[in-house]
Amino acid sequence: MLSVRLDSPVPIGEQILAGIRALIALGSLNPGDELPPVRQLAGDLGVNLNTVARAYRALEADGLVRTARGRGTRVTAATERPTGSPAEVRARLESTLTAAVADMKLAALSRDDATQLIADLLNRYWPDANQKGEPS
Amino acid sequence: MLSVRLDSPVPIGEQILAGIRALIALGSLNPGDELPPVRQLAGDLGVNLNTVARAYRALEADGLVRTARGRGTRVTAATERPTGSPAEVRARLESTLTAAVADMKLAALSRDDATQLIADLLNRYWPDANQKGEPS
DNA sequence: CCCAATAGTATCATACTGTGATACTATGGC
DNA sequence: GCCATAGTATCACAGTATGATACTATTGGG
Repeated sequence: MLSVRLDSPVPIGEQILAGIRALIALGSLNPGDELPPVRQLAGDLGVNLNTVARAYRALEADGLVRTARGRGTRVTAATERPTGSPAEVRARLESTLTAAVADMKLAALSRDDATQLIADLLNRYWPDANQKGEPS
Repeated sequence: MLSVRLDSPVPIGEQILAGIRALIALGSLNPGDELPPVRQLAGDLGVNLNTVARAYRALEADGLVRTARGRGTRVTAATERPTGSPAEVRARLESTLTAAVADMKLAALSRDDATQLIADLLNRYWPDANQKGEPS
């Protein structure tokens, strides 16, 4: 439920960070849940404990977890996570999503395929009462 | 029509690469168009010419441009761009889009806002006869 | 109350990557 | 043939990511 590719061009630490971010955002890790101790996760992934520790600190800087020496690291409640200003949030999202759209076009998807792919992902990870999709 | 942030944590070269990729994918640069000479673009952006040259080579490795010493670099026809195997394309897209969905959830968007934002982007960058949106 | 176990932190070393300075080679027009 | 143009190669350097190791804080059992 979290893996890293040591040979990837994207740094291991960032993979860990992004992976845990996604686990929290998409609901595999819930508020109050405890993250594995840095040594354990580091051992499981085959990386240095500092690499994991740094990822935890980045998550804490984002307000996604709260960490305390000797007691571990746990996921914060969604309500206590600061979000940036709406303008900068929107700007960041736009550039991320624009890149995603570019990727889809370069992958030679049809627009319908793209729409479908997105709809599937939203249904899978962001279930909504008004939608008929079932979360995995 | 292409800018870089020198102080960004994402490397300048990657910004250039991603920027040009997007310009090509989204139609601001069309097949046959010539990219600016490395020295010119480097000067405009205030970076070293090698940084631009490396981005150009990465684009060429992706098949998005063709480059020739002394003659410049131009955008290839879409038909001569290799796409990876459907499986790996889909895998790459899924991970990109999943991260984007995670970002949107963390930004505390409502699902409706997210859907709308995506629809807007698709209409803007991927006009389609069956859609009523107008490209910018 | 102390000690051991647990869990995150600090410091330092090192390899790698990104960027830049500079010199080189290929192409095309006059 | 020469010159301007345009990409390439080589080397140096700085910053970043990762790792080795030692340290500090918290908790619970005896």
